[in-house]
Amino acid sequence: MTRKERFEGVLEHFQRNHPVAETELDYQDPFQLLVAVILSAQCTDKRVNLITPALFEQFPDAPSLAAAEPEEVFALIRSCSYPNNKAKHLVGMARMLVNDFGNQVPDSVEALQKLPGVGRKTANVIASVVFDLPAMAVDTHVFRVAARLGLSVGSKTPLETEKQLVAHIPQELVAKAHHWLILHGRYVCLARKPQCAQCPLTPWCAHFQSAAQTDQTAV
DNA sequence: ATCCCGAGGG
DNA sequence: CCCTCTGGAT
Repeated sequence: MTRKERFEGVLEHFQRNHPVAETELDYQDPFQLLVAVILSAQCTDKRVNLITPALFEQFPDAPSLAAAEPEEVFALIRSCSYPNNKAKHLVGMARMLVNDFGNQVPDSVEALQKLPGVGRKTANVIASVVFDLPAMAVDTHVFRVAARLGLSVGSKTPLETEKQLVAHIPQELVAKAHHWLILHGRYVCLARKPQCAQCPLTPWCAHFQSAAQTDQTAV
């Protein structure tokens, strides 16, 4: 099976069975999504959604967060990973939004990455979800799932996987494909124990097919 | 023990 | 390239 056929099979399956695919983070505007995505690093969406209501009640927008001290934010995000770093990033991000971007979330990956705490992955998420750009954010799930399925080949970095995926996915499907791969990684293609018995993508999966040749259980 | 929608710095 | 930051869940 060619890589092109893997892409077509996987994308067709998702389009038919999961026409709607969205982030599971709770937010009400671009600023809040930016905050939520920064908090989601090495932390589950569920835990982020648990703490953002209190955070957004106290700091609902960039100006209020810009006026805060990192220590105040730290107390509210304590249960997420890296609270010290994230508290500094969030306040710094809000201050740069207010001071340098006219309190508007920038609309390009390049500008977004200038914000403290915003790397390529977070910038791609905002570009895709908020501005509807064909940006593929490669997080731990996308990186792993793409490699297992055989959608990426020989990629050692998220950036390389991103390039390969964008090169093979129709522009209008890139944003959806991002969420499809995330959700598939979160609930089916688990990092430690992929649930191949429950997986609808095995007809196009490189990992499943190579495993089936050497091991009848094909886990 | 290993993983969760990473980023920044050396 | 590597390392560190760091808490919660399984």
